[in-house]
Amino acid sequence: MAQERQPVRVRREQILRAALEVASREGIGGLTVRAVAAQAEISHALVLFHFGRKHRLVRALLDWVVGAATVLHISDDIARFPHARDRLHALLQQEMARLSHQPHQTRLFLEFWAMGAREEPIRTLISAELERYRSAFRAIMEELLVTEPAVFAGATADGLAAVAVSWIHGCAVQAMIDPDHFDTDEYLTAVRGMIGRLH
Amino acid sequence: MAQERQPVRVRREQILRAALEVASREGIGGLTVRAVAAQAEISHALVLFHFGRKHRLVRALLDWVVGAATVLHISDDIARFPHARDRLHALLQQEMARLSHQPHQTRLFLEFWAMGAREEPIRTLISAELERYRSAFRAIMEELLVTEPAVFAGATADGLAAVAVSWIHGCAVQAMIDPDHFDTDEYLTAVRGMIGRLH
DNA sequence: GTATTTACTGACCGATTGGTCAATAACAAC
DNA sequence: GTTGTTATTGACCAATCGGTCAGTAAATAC
Repeated sequence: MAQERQPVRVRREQILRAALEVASREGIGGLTVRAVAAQAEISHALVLFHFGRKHRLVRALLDWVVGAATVLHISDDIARFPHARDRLHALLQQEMARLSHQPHQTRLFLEFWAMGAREEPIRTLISAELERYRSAFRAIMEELLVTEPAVFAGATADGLAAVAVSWIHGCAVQAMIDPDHFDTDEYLTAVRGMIGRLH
Repeated sequence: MAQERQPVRVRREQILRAALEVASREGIGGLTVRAVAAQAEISHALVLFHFGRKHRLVRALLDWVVGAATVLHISDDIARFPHARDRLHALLQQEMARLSHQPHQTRLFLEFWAMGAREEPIRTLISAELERYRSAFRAIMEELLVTEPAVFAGATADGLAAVAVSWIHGCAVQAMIDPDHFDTDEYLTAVRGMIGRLH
């Protein structure tokens, strides 16, 4: 082997990239220190030198994935729509398309989600990410409730934002598990029908 | 030890119960042949005697959980509602309440779901269960589309059924991950607002 | 009664795991 | 050039894993 010496930041990032690749391929259950080391073509002792314990590597990977890849980004194109309903439509379409085309990412996030049910620190992180995701929709929903109060009788912006998350997440996981039977367009149309007709 | 000799069916069921307990407590990742054996207070060789390989034990557990516990049951009380919309309301409320109060079951199913993304036979089973779940809603949605065609413009029964699954699943997993911030009632109200007001 | 099948165990195996550590080579400081 | 500091490795460890197997006692067949 005899790998070249690298500065800490470079090496850490290389290891994280390798970890992401392994986790995407084998699942978090198959994420072993040695597998990551092999993927990065370094000794497994070096992985532990940089991350101390496996637990911290997993945690660092989650931070990395959540912070860099899972972000919900509201583009200028979407933000420019004057009507909240149109923004909602566009955002839903964008997110469904994005997640449907990133099944690996979706799988990984789902696994972290399930893991979060049992491990406190991970749960906190997933929970925060979910809240961030919800808040992006909450703003739109608040506006919708003001401009068209008659449409969603009795609903709150919080409740509607949580439902929006369910729409997107539900679409992604159903498309992930049986891509043949699941029709994304049909799904999106149904959601649109619920929000109300476009004018 | 010296456990009493038991007929095959009794022993198999006892092992499955133990496996369910272990999986609920430690997750599928923590489901080891030895842990199941310890839970059932038998030797770990006996577990392998009855199930051959660990893989088959996990599969048998999934079959058992899906077949016995995860069922969506439409009670007579719900079936008696004359209007499809009322049946939908009641069914959504029932399922959300049920899953919210069975976080362990929900966790386990979520883990199997994530596992299904990588293992073909498990994916097939989860996919089938999902389809069964959807079909229960599809019937109601078809009726809804006939009786009130103006409400969900352009939507199909398939699409609407998939959305209904998202509602319930999304509620369960969001409630599971942060039970403090998540308000089930608010969520249900938002969903109801989307379906349309009760009369 | 004897023979055979069957449920069950303890001991064992090889593989893999996360983690430690002494040795070492590359680098920076002086 | 010498003296640390630091990134890197291979060898090693104890623990745990899934799985096998010979042996055993209980139930069944004859």
